[in-house]
Amino acid sequence: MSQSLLRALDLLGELAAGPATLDELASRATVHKTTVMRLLHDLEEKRFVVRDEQQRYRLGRKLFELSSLALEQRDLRALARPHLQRLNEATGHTVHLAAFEGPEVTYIDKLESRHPVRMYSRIGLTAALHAAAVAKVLLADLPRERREAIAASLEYTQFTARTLTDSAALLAELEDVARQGWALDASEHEEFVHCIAAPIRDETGRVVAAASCSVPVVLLDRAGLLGLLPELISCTHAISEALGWVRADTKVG
Amino acid sequence: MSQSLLRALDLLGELAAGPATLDELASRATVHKTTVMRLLHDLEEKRFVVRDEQQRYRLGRKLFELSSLALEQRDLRALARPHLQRLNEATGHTVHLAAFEGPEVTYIDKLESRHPVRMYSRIGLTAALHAAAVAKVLLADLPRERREAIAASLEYTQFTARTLTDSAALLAELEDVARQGWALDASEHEEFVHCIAAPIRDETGRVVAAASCSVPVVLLDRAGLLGLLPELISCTHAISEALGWVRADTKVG
DNA sequence: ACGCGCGTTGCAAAATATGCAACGGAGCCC
DNA sequence: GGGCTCCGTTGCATATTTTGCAACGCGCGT
Repeated sequence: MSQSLLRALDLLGELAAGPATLDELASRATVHKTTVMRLLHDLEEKRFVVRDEQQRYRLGRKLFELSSLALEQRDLRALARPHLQRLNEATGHTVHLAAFEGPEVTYIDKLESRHPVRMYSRIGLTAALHAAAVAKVLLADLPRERREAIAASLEYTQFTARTLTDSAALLAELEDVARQGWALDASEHEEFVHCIAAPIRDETGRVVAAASCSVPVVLLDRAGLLGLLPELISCTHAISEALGWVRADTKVG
Repeated sequence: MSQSLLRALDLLGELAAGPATLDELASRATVHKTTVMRLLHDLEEKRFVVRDEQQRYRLGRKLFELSSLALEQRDLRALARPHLQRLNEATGHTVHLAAFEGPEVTYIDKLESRHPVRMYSRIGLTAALHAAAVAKVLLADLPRERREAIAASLEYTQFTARTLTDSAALLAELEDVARQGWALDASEHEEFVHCIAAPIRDETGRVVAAASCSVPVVLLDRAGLLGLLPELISCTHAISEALGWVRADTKVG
């Protein structure tokens, strides 16, 4: 375990909130100002941070470089992008792509709404496993024991009055998701936003990602949201087919 | 100086080329496999890397998160974006935004061409100071001594037969750029791409960024490239005015 | 001109990072 | 089914670095 590495990465996290001077960063750090200074110099040398003319540090260009390469390495993202763009254009609403990365469900693409709306999600953030529609879609496809283990280990943060608050409720909903082939976030994560998601499968039929449409409740009611399902399913089927998935009802033999 | 931090950041650089196993990364490292393993574990803990099901490490979601925040913190980028989008739509060609970050000129935005073209530039990469049009625009506005010092310190890598090869040639061209208010990359960086750039000024009149149109030479000859200048200048003036710049010929007094 | 604040430096001491040999598990081949 | 190989991992002793401190230098403001 490298303590100075972890400290440096935490400094990057601090700079995520905005540019800061050495003194400001040191005042929030658990180590001496001299230590902070040396870590920043190393991060600067490798272009992870840059110092501006007012001696403020900010996140540096190496992050953009690595980030865009990292996104490009996610073949699924590139393959899905044109389909998601079509969905975004057809519906006018925010479209997300998310997948498991390690133990977490991470947003790996996002197309903004034509309407002036803002919501929590951002590429690189995780989706709340007990609230986000994309996460429910991914969980629903896991083997029962794994699903149950994950459900048992979650912390059921209550984002809104509608957030699921325990394991049993989540598992019951995942049964519904598995049966109906789509999931809802009924304002469970953000009070005024609801969301519908559907699975993206690979050639084995396994769910490898989920795509969703998210809409402020003032723009579309529940019936309107469900009305997006045909276009969403069409989109996720197209992506799945591009990955080699064959629908059961079109199999020959 | 933190050696382990630098080693870890180098590992991130290695993963920029694509996912790799511990053994693969260790074989390219200068430290023991055990050390590489520990660094990767720390990077994984902070979500800078993620391990997939085949035990391959890849760049992790924290990079996307930090990158998008870093880009958002560049107010100039957000302010310029709508203007650059209009230029991109009007011309159909690749549009770049670049600015000094520390001692380097870095691309901070890019809008892709409507044509199926690909070029070197990417957000987060640096522009070659002696070849890229955006870099010439930024250099041309520096005080003479600083310009000369930078010109003297450059390594005049010869990318193409047309690349400027010494300090005197660069300084002479920067005089032209300062006088005419725009710069060309006449296939000096990439053989089959040329580019025209113009300055973006702040309220003091100082050049704080440059915007450019880049075009493959097969799509547009030199006259055609120069024909983009009115739209480009209109765009950079609009951005400059948004930053508080006032054109000399519209001053009241 | 002086005082203050911030970034930086050199050095001793505190603390960690490193490499090594061996282990465990998984996968493959016979 | 057993053995072998390969890869990721572990514990520990040693090598090496990291850290904090006091003081310094510079720039800015009064």
